[in-house]
Amino acid sequence: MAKENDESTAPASSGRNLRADAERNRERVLETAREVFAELGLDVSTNEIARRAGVGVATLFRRFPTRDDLVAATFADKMHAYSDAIDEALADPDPWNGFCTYMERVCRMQADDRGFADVLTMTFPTAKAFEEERNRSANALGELLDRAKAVGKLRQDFAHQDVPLILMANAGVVTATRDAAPDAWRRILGYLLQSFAAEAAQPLPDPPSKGQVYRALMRLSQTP
Amino acid sequence: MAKENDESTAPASSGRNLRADAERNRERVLETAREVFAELGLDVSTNEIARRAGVGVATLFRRFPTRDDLVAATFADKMHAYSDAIDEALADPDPWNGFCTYMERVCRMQADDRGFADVLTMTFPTAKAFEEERNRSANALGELLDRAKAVGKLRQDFAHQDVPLILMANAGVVTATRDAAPDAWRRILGYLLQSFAAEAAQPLPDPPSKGQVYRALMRLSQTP
DNA sequence: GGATTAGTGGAACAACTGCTCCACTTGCTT
DNA sequence: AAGCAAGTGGAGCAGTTGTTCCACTAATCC
Repeated sequence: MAKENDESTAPASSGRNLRADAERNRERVLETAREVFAELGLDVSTNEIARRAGVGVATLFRRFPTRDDLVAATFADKMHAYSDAIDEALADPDPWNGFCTYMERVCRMQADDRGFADVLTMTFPTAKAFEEERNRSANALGELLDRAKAVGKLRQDFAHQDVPLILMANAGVVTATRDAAPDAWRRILGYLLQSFAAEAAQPLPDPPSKGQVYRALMRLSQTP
Repeated sequence: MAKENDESTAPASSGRNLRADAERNRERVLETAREVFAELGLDVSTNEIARRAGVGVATLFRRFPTRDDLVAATFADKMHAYSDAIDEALADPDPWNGFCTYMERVCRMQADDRGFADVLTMTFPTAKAFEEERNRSANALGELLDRAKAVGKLRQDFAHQDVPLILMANAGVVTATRDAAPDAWRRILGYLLQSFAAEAAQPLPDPPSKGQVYRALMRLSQTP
């Protein structure tokens, strides 16, 4: 059997074979970060994470030269799960059902992980690290929406760009209510989904352009 | 004519007659805070505000002993405008139209003032200062909703508690898109309003309880 | 016009952040 | 068993933040 640190098949991450204890520490930091970010959100200090992981700050920073690197590494898995969700939705024979399930699933991911909600729609330019991932699922999403429209369930004027908007709305609800009313997001999502049904369709304001949404996601043009 | 600093009719604020220059400075700080918070959001430093107002930090802190006091004083006016909005909505002969106009107006207030969006639904316990105000408008809102339901326009299962939820959703959209797509919130609000129409009504998840929403607004039970 | 006192600016503080330095320890190779 | 690079922890840096201290200034009252 192959050595675990086989260079070409290294488990994502930093790549080059680390010393055993170093790899252990790296993993410890990542796991701690996952827990802490999920519970307390992205604004936990780096020192705090190192402390909780039982390693020195230097160790953390050697492995993740920048705070953003740590964040990116921490959420890489969830980011993949996020992308996979759209593939599964696409596999549903009923595209409308696939769409609804997808939205609910993604919103739940935001609700369940405070840090992930931030990474996905809000805050920092950490976002850049996941750009490619995002593009891939954007295409799949387009496909799903087209199909749902084709079967006459999703309203025709639903725009691709509406999806990130929903996620942003959900993020707002979720960050405000997580502690006191952890299921509140379901209610708002419920309303929204009903308004996406073709039969409910009434005229709407125009959606933002794709470029606008992209810039919003990347938090560009923020006052410097 | 009465002196401007007549004790009993002092213009809200600190009350006791300040020295003329002190009052001038106080006003200068408030005006600066209004501008800066509106443009840059609530996380501008106190020092920065003092600098921009052309006063020393001590002057600012003498007048507003705590950062939260400054925030509360800064948004007192807008908070009143927010309450007035519901009264106007109530005056509309068509309660459904009043409701829609109200929601749009309040959401726009959030969109137009970065700081106000935070004060209203998100962040800090500054909220406490406006508790009473909030209760007053909550009652008026209840009245409006009842009327809109009575004329058969608003769906029966619409809950009082849904309104803050909408504001939170709007806050999420608005904080993410303000710079890149400043009108995006209209789109989401458009969807939501359509789903509130009685004819669109489909079963929904339960709303959070009033207590839950209250706690969410006050940001209680946050992990200490 | 002069005393009194409210009011002032800005240096400094303590607590925090992301991050770096460096004297030491420890896993791996031979 | 020994040597050495890879790896370590934690003090400390430079940058924030909200807030306080205090020697000075000037509006108000007589």
